[in-house]
Amino acid sequence: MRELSASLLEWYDQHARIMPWRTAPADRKAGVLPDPYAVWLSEVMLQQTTVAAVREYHRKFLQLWPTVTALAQAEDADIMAAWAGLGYYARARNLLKCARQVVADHHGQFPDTYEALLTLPGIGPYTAAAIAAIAFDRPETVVDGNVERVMARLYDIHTPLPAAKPALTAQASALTPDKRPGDYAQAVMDLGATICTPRNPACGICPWRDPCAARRAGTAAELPKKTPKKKTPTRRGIAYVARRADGAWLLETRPETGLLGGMLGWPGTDWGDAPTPAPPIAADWTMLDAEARHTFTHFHLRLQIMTARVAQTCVPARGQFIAAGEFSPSALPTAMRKVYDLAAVTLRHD
DNA sequence: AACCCGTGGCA
DNA sequence: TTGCCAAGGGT
Repeated sequence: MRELSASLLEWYDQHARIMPWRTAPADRKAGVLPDPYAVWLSEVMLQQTTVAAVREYHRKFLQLWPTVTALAQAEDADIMAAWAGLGYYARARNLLKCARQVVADHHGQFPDTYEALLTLPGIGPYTAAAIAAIAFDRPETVVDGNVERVMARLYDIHTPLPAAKPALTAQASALTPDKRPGDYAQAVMDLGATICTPRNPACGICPWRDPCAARRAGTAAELPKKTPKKKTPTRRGIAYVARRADGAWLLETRPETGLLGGMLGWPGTDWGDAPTPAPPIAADWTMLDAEARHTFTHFHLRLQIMTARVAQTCVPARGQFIAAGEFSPSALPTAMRKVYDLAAVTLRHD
């Protein structure tokens, strides 16, 4: 066990990827640990999200809100707008809750134990272990998709996920060293991200190629096994884009919970098999030829788009008008942004 | 436990 | 086009 973690740490010393929220192995050895706030922010953003997608958002958030105290004082709408496009918007809502709880209950300092971190909103088993290990060098075991894949291959475990999760977690835990646990956590994930990849694993240059049971058995590329998923259905809906004579747009803030919760969007119908028209304001609506297509985690969406120019005095049944100068399309989640891109062409305002 | 929750890149 | 995949959490 000790030799396995030691050999991986040696590999990591040479191959650690550079990320803004990460402290290099050499600096960590000198006792330098990263800012827990920056680590927390990165780990929440990285939940089910690629490093490439996270970089720019992390930079922007640190610039706008340099500390957890600053973030806790932000307006909800500003956080949601800054998060727009990154997806899984419950993360942004929980981000704010968590920041405010850290300020209220922990004097603005992140707790430094797995158990205490786990009590915070948006911090589950993975993220609590990651922050404890990476920001505080505690010997906690991170188990993400990378670690599951690496363990399944290292021990040639054929039980399909998610049933295999406890066994994979147990193996990962047994390998976690007391020394440099933060580097080790990042090392296993880097190994999974760069060498022990889902497709075409680079077993030939893997630091664990000799002890790897799946490589010996020739099964590496087919692991981990996963239980098959249902295929995604298609739902349809109608989105209404109204523009007032002064250029203002009719938008609404979606309910706090559920799909795109708390985000800005166009008023519209429910999304289902056959939507019933539900215009948010009386107007002469025009149907666009093009429809907006978007795929969410568990369904495809096809949105028919209705546009209208409305009089200055019109009072909407739903939503509220937002002045042209105060509306930024970048504050929209992607599905709504696609609607905007198609509708805006026909609703220019001079 | 099973389901819900975004997005973009890739083969 | 389709399905898979990415440093998961909440309910």
